[in-house]
Amino acid sequence: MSDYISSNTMKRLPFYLEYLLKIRDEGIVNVSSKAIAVALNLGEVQVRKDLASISKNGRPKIGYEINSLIGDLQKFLGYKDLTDAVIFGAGKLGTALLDYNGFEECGLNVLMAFDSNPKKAGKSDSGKPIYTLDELPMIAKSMNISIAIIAVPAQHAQEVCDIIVENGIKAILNFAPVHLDAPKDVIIKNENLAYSLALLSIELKAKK
Amino acid sequence: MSDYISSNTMKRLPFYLEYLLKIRDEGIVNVSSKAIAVALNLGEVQVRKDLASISKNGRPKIGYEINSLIGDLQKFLGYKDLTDAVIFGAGKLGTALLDYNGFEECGLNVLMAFDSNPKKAGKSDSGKPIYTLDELPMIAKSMNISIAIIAVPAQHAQEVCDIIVENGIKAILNFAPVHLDAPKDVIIKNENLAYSLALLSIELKAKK
DNA sequence: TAGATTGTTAATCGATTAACAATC
DNA sequence: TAGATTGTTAATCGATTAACAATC
Repeated sequence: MSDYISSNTMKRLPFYLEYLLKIRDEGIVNVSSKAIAVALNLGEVQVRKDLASISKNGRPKIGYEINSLIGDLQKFLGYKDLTDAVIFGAGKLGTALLDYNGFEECGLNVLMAFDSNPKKAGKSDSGKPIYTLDELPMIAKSMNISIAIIAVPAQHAQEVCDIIVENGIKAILNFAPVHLDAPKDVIIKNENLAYSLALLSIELKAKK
Repeated sequence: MSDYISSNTMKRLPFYLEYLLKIRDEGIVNVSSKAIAVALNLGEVQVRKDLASISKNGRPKIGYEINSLIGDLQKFLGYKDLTDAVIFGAGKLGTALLDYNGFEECGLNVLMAFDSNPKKAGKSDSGKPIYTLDELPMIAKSMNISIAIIAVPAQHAQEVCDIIVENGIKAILNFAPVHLDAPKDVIIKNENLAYSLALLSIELKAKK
């Protein structure tokens, strides 16, 4: 159980968790690194190293006790104490994200959306509130928003980013296909739908 | 100009392109690796290495001629000959993707969506067709679909994946939060919205 | 020419994989 | 005990960074 965990390892952890939850449903109690490796198409040493970094319940000959391992993963991934996030932009993508129900099981609480257009204000299909952008400062002050999700058109993204930063939010997931400038202490992750797809397209071409 | 390009480099190329397009609009004709590095928060040697892998128009003292560099990037990224993609699942996320207009400038042509529910069949807001899943075999035969995008609920994703594979599509972008099994010659990219966000949340916690 | 900037070779860094001792 | 499986140390691999010669 070492102290530093690489971001590559962190990216794999949710997949281990998902797989373990699946096989637990099938009544399996213990699992070996080899079985996990085969199922997820990884190296078995890699699996052991990854798991060793967050858990110490692997036992020679027996493998890992699934329940404990799931507990360790959930604990490390913080899937219990919810983190609050809000969405900027209540267009199609924004509302799709607002009503997407896969976030909560990952410890994320998507609370509300903001849109500059007052006509969008109100409630989403699932009943979550949509506010106008003007209302952000007030709301940001009264609650602890950890993460902002940008789902506005590219041409407004930087502007919205500036507003987010001004309101003290330190982590941004950006769906707009532009590079955002922000102070260094703000973490920005770009989640460009088109680029992921383009990358897949390039790989496909390279394979031929 | 070497032959092998790492996937890390490939992920950065679209950002160079985007930045170059932006500054070309501002009337800039030449740009140095240093300027690009500062703007995109990368190392300048890394920028030079990345660019050298797809272009040979950098010149000492002068830098890169923006127009040629943009051309080289677009050519390499294949942003000219469009790749055809289709979406599975015409729910919120599926229709948001169907009507998302950022794909085309990345060389991607999102043509249509499929949904198992016949009530969803018809046209999207932007006028793209939505078919029932039954119609896939016929359509897949008559045209060359390169990429499938899975935007169905998690519990149906594997089932849809199997259908996609059966119909000869070799690249899948998966938005469902489950691991998919497919033959080795099928490229699968997982684009789990919740995980990206969860990862950001973990980083944020780690920083404190 | 001198200074700036490229492209490339070598050094460093980090992540993955292989080998193997520990142990159930 | 013998076999299986873990965790860890060492070796390999690949990507980033530093150093520097080439050159405009």
